[in-house]
Amino acid sequence: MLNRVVLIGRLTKDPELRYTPNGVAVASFSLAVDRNFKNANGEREADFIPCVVYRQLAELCANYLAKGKLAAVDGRLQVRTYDAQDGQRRWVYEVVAENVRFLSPKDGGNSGYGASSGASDAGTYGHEVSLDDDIPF
Amino acid sequence: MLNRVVLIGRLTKDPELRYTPNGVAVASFSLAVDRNFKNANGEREADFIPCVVYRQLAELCANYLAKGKLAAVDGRLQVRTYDAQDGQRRWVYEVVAENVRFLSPKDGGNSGYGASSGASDAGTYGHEVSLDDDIPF
Amino acid sequence: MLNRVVLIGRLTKDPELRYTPNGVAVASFSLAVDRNFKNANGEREADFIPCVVYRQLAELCANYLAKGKLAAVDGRLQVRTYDAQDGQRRWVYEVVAENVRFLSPKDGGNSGYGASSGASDAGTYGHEVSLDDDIPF
Amino acid sequence: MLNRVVLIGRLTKDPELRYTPNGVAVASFSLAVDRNFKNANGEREADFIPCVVYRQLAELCANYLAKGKLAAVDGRLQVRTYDAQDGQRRWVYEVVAENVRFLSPKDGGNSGYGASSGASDAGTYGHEVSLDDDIPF
DNA sequence: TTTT
DNA sequence: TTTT
Repeated sequence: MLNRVVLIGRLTKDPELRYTPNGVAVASFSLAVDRNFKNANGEREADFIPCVVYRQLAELCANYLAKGKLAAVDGRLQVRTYDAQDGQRRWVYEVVAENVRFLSPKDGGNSGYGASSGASDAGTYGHEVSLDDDIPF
Repeated sequence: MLNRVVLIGRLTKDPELRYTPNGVAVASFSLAVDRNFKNANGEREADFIPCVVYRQLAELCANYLAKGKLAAVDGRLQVRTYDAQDGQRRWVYEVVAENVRFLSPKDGGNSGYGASSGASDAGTYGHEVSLDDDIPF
Repeated sequence: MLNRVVLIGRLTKDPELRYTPNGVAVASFSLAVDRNFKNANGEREADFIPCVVYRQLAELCANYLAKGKLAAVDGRLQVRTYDAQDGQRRWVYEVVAENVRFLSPKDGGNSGYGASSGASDAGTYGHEVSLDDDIPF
Repeated sequence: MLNRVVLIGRLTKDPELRYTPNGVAVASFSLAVDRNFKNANGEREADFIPCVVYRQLAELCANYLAKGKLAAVDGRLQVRTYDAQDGQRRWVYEVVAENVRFLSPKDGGNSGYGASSGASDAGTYGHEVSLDDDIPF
């Protein structure tokens, strides 16, 4: 009926890009989403949530996202079923992203040398990367 | 960082109510959430999503919800980990509900005999059942 | 960047259906969304939130929704600006619905005579009314 | 019944911090949320959405947020009414934030001199700033 | 191991 | 200018 998920977290690894037999791009990645509360030991844990993206947005994610980058995902929670090698039925839960926002600076500073940031590059993170929707009416 | 889920669906079974060793009420149920699109065979499938509720809201759910009832859940997606009997690590995904709305008429008509509904009982569904929040400021 | 709104409430009036000069259907209605908390007088107030829907979904809303019906809206919050007759600039806030779920029984029982409900008509509310999305990949 | 809003955008000005007569902190700011689509002129417009935050989170916002900073807000859409000086009734729409995430680097680079960023300061943006929730059960 |  |  209604199924809406919004997450903000960091990629635990670089995204993986594959293609279906029909040539549809599929990117998958896992987001570490810090919890709002601490556990009994006073530590803040995270939920690790698998995400999947299709088509052009998949290719954008493969280009713009990488391990450690911050991203927002807006989508739906989907459950797939499969029969494991031990004969048991298992379930795969994943968020099918309809929109993804790239919240880390583009250069990421991972290069280590001279990546600088400042007011002037305000536009290099938080930039628009989802596909344009159709004109709304 | 941010983790928000909103679902509307039907209970696949009556909710189960348990208590933690400290006496905290815990209700769990699975929601069948119809997908917005049809599969290759033209059928509309559903995602079956486990939900869990704590404390007083758990007891309200145990009282008001039942198999087949329509409910809305507002919460967060949480992942728990455990080591299965076969030595494998498994993950449990569930939506921790912070608010639940009961969207089916109270009497449900499931009794089968004479439960009638009409304008007069419009107030018996869609009623407020979540706990009052604190005064907002 | 990201703009997501989910509401459940009741229509304060029948929806209004208009058409743009290009023939695009536009339905508008206001949702009374009860608050989760009570005011200083112990009363539960509601927020009255204008919603607008376009195209085929507009026509479905005009057919299925009516004053007092319960509905869920999933969309985005949009702000329009206009210059009032007094020379002041004003703002219009409205939720542009991308999906709408009809949560009241179809017959509504408002006819008063003979509208009965029971297990057999469980399917007459909570039914799917949004447009099918494209096949997801 | 259910009222949930999630936004990501940039502050149009520094937040304003006030206190109610009872000493409750109230921060308000406006978020520019870029739309996903372009207008008829090929330009991407934004929705300017007023937000309000209470209590300790208000003080955190006043400390961490500033004009141009990127933030995520999770809350509800609220409507207040007032009678204007011209005798007309007006409505104020605002998002009451329950959680706010600060998505810009702490130093922001606004100082202009030498604020550098890189992998090493990955933790200086996207950090947790909302209040800890209660222990979840 | 599922709802309608 | 409002729903139940």
